[in-house]
Amino acid sequence: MILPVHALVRTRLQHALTHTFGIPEAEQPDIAIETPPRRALGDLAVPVAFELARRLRRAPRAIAQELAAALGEVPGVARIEPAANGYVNFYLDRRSFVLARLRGTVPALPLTDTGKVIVEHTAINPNKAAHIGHLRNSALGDALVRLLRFQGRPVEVQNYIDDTGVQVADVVIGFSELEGRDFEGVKALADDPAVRFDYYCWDLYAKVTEWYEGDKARLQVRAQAMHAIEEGGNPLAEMGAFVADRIVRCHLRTMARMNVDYDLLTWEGDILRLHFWTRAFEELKALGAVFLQTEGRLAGCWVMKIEDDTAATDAPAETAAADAPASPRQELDEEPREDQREKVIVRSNGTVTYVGKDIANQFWKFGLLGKDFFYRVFDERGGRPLWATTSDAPSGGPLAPSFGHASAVYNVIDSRQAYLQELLKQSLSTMGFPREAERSTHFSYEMVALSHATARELGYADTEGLGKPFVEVSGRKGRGVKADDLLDRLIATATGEVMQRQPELPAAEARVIAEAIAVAAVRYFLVKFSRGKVIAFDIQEALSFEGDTGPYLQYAVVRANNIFNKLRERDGVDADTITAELDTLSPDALTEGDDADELWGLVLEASRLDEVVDSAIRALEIAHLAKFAFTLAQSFNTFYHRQPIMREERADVRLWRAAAVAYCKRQLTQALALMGCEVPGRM
RNA sequence: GCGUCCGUAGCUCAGUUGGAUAGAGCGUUGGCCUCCGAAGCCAAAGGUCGCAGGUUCGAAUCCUGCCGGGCGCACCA
Repeated sequence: MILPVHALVRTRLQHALTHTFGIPEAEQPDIAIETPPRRALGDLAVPVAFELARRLRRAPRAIAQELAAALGEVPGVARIEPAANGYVNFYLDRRSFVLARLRGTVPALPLTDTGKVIVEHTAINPNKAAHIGHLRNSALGDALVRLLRFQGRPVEVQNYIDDTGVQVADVVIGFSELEGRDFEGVKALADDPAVRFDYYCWDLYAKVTEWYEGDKARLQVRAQAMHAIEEGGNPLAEMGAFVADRIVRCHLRTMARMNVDYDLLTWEGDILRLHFWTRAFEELKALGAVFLQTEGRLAGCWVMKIEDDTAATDAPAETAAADAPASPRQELDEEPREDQREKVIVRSNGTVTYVGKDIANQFWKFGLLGKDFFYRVFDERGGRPLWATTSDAPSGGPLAPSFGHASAVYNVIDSRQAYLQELLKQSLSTMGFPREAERSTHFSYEMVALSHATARELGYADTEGLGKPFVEVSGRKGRGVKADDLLDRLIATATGEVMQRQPELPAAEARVIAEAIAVAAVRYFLVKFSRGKVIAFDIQEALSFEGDTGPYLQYAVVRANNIFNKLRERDGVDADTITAELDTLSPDALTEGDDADELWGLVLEASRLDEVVDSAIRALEIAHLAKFAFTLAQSFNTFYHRQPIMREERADVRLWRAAAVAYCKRQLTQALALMGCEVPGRM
């Protein structure tokens, strides 16, 4: 945990800037605290002298020197040195730093915001099996949840279930029109243990798509089905509800394999039945944000005007080159834009689009709707209830906790829906809630596609996209890698690897270990790329357990744990007894020589977990955490090879090394846990 | 066309809200298992950071314009 040290150093610097340099705090630049590129340059580096150079009209070097002198003694800092180029470098007191971290006596920084955060992720249409694209959403969303909780923030995880959309309707049509099944027929199929219901629907959904293409008039059937489902109280609606329920249960099982969990399932049908939309609609109408279009192609629809606030009306004149000629663009573009865009909220047939329902839902999340759901227990895992919304008042049963009323909301959805998410924010601010609009965050990420090699392997290569850099996943066309198939393959591969290394292990145990390895492999793979990058999913690459992979990280921790197993066996000591002994030892092994520098470097690096979590949340980049964990595992492996513990005869050196490893493995285990990965006992 | 994201080593990607000598994985080549587990470690080769201007003490990073590509711009979600 390094942030408390940052906070102290920053405070002292601000103090010095105020009192020695006479700069009031409000006018001070932000003080960045960096990690120097080489250990010899110190443990923390501050480039603030560069910022001040122009303002003070002095060389950065001179400022750095005066600043370093003005700081005086700082608790926990051994020395402060102004570098020749203008950096101020801090060297920490290694011994006290290590001891405090091992003993957990570092006081946590106070939370600046304690309000509840709602994170909505997964939100898979409940009409088919989950695929690799959905997995990216869940891996990112679940990691965000874990990071926020790590910081001590209360988090509510919601999974939105779109049970009244076209996709469920399509599968219902597949069952009723293409297969001639009634409710009982579908139920019999779903209850058949030989049938994987979500896989069955995957194929059926693709067939329905083809069926529509065969005759566009069949789209009429879809419109009718959607209407029936939204209305309720008819056989199609019953079938739809059944399909959604069963598929959601499949998704929950798949996600449970991935260590992904939720607090609440929000069912779209409840938003309709409880008239959430009606309430939101009334307000939007009253404010004129939504109006009935009477002419043009959207006649008969209730529409919302789309604010084009991204238009380049405010020219960045200040930043443009001073000698650049004045742009005549302003004058030329004076014509009124006739392409003013409008988004349909209520269709001419009276049904509500996704946007409308989502607006109501977003208002509810912030506690702004003045209505609430009823709640029911949908399922149990480990004795804890998983709650779902419902439209009927419950009769008895456990009392539901308070849902909603968030102070901040993160919606984890891929970047293709950026435009819809922008509408959500827009409607919040039009309705007079700019603060909530501000705290409505679209956690956007790019889609997962298939590499050409993988598409070919799955038999999709000849379909399309040969000229493109990747092959797009399409649930509608039944093209993609199913999440459970991927996990099964990873487990099979991992089982082979485990049995090869641990031949005496019972198959059941090998299987449990293989599952942990498989989960780490997928989850790490899905978060290690920054979110703005399209992942061209390659199955061979994902199946690898070497190099920059989840299993590599697990392996590092397993090795570290092995050292402690052996120390316990041979010397009868564990991390706690070692920690207790450190007081009496000379700190030379920590301070003198290259080995000491390396050992210290490992501890310092491991301590940066809180800093990395902070950065990951601010940038919404789980990849920062992944990179940190990988680099730390690399450093550990290097240390492991260069500085043995069991074979080390000098007791003080041995114990300091063991202490460093204890801290490193604790931090690495934590980092893995934040990505939803567990570490097996051996592998 | 408008909006948005991406372009860094053969391939896949990092690059800490402008900072110290551009890094890693895979692949290639060559080493290391009587030595805490080789899912590992060490070393070598590999770069006009898409192009051109600009801002700055300093630019892969910020600005402008191009080039190439992805995605979005439905009475789907």
